[in-house]
Amino acid sequence: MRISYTEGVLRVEDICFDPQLILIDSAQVFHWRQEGGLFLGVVGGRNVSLRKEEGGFSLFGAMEKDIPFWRKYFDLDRDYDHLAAVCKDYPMAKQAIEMLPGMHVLNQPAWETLISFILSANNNVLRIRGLVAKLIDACGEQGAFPSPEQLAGVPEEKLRAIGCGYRAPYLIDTAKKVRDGFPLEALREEEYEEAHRMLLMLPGVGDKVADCVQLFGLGHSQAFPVDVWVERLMRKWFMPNAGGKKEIRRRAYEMFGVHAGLVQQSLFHCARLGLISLDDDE
DNA sequence: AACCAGGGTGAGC
DNA sequence: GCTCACCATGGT
Repeated sequence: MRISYTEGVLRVEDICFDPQLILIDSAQVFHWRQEGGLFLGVVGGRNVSLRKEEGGFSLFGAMEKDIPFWRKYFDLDRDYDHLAAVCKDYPMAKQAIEMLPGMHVLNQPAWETLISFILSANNNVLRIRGLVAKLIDACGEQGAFPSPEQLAGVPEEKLRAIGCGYRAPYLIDTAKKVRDGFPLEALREEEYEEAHRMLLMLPGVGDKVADCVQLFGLGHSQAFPVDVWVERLMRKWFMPNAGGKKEIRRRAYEMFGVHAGLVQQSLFHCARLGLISLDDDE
């Protein structure tokens, strides 16, 4: 991997990185949009556009001082080739990894991840993307996520009007807790179990949402979110008589260790797209 | 017209 | 600790 920077353009070369898969299709982030072959995003207030190149990508509108930020955000320094070896004892997992070259797990701002995945509860990817767009449009500034202060001051009716439904009070109450000092960013330095326990104190955050925030927003690569797709897949391939989601989560960590979450992202995507059958009658 | 979607909450046990 | 009904919304 090589990084260079000239006049607002960050170029990343010699890397296996699939923007369509990572930013749009794999449902780990919901605010990137496509326009004329470009991917447009506002990340932590940084407005950029990304273009896929042969063997890498270019990021336009990036500031030089943000090079370390983008390096971390796109997870450029991780060796994703090593991930298949983590799965060597589980051929189906290894296969899922190898079916999706160019997958990365982003390191997003925790606040944006938290709000996005509170909205994701009992919802589908298309509608989550629409809700996030409307939330940014109605409550944020200049295409950026509304801050905790801003969101805490939004009337519940306004959020219901854009389609948030029963999640509206969750968003507002969580925003108030973060505004009033909940140490969200500090959880980045906390251990997985303790951070998980802390996140559960926020309204609208249960085990699954907490794991998503930890994996996508706090750099906790061991977090293994168990949604309906991952549950089906784990039962079908690895643990047909598992009890509940809690057991699946625990045993996934025993299987894949500290990189469990990275494996999960490829498992999830393969299952959701039907790249490997999950049917019972075989 | 039921069923589904990157589930969470509160009540009852 | 566990299960269960209920929760908005839009698509199939």
